[in-house]
Amino acid sequence: MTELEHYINSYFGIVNTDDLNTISSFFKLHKLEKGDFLLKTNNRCDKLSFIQSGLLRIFVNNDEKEITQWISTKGYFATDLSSFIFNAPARWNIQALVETELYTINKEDYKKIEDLVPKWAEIEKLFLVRCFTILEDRIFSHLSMTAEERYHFFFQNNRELFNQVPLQYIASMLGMTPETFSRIRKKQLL
Amino acid sequence: MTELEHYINSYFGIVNTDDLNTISSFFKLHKLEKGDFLLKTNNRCDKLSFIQSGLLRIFVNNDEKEITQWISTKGYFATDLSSFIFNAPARWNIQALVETELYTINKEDYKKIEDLVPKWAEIEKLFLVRCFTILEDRIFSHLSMTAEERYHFFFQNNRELFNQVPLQYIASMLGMTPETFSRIRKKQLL
DNA sequence: TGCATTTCTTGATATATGTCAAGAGCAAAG
DNA sequence: CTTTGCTCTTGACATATATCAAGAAATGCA
Repeated sequence: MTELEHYINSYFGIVNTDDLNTISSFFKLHKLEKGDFLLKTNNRCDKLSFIQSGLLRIFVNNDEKEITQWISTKGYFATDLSSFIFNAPARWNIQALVETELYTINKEDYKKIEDLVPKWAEIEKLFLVRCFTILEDRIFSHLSMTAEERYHFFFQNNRELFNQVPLQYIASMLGMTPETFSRIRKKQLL
Repeated sequence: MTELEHYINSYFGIVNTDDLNTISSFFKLHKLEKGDFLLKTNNRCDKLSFIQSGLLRIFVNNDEKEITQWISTKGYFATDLSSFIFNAPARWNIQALVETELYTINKEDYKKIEDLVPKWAEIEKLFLVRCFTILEDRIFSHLSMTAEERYHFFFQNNRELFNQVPLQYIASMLGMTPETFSRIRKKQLL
């Protein structure tokens, strides 16, 4: 079973084996080398990928500065949703931080799933609502927590990441400078 | 045509009149007085409402402090999505800031729409993706903008709100204290 | 109309976080 | 190995924002 099947199965345990096969048969495995881009800003994003292994960074250039919006790990989907669904210009860059294996489906095939798997709309909805909730939590963390608290909270839940990616990216996605990040980090060690 | 029909029609102009009628027939109009709660934390949220007129504040109590997560105006949906979809305990309080008219549908009826309106799944998806994108932008604003910039940006797009609700709530949803909000406001007037 | 309550503003001050600049530590590439 | 870039850390300092406390203004209510 691929990570993809495993993911769908465990999160949305409402899919029978046939449907699972149908869905996953549309996803093609391919590989990104470290540094490769899955997507660049202003292009159209016509595919949706699922991370089998590796790490992707979602970021954007904002007057001279790079803002990291998110780092996606194994088990996450990666796409520019508004571009994928609405055909809008992509808002994000997506780049591999390490060699990364992806299961990818193009938009055309994606549309076919709806017809072949009646439950797909439901799965899709649950998936979107889950994503929505995660974003709500993230906003809440910015309304209610200090940089230090955000660091702490993220560290608790994503320890592994801290020795896999440049820390400046984590700093950025938590909304602080690398220097602040470094100082908070030092404090935690004492 | 109700605000609801107008909304569905203009945003997702893919619905024919019959479907529009079917959908909106499930929504019942009712009224909240100022101060009334549509939802309280930890309850189950088994309905989804659409604001015909008025204002709702989505907030939560966070050690002694209230954090306003969002203020919903005419044309917005209001619900606790994760509670509505996953039957989880509600994460948010939703309270009317002024007398508010709502079109509300309960979960049972909501499920019926899927069967009656084949395009519903698609509408729902587009709606969720739109919401998702708005939240992405909000997160981005916290990663890339100062309090003053967030104020400015929000003011540009929501002028009307500023003389309709206590400013402290807007301050909170923008992630700053009422004092900071007040000082920024003063600066803008000069 | 006037009292009570809530909301907003302001000043003084504290704290958190950002900026800039330099150097240290590491890791990839010759 | 050495060199060359990155990345991370650190210090000094600047700035943004929070906190606390008081009073002013606005609002709702009797």
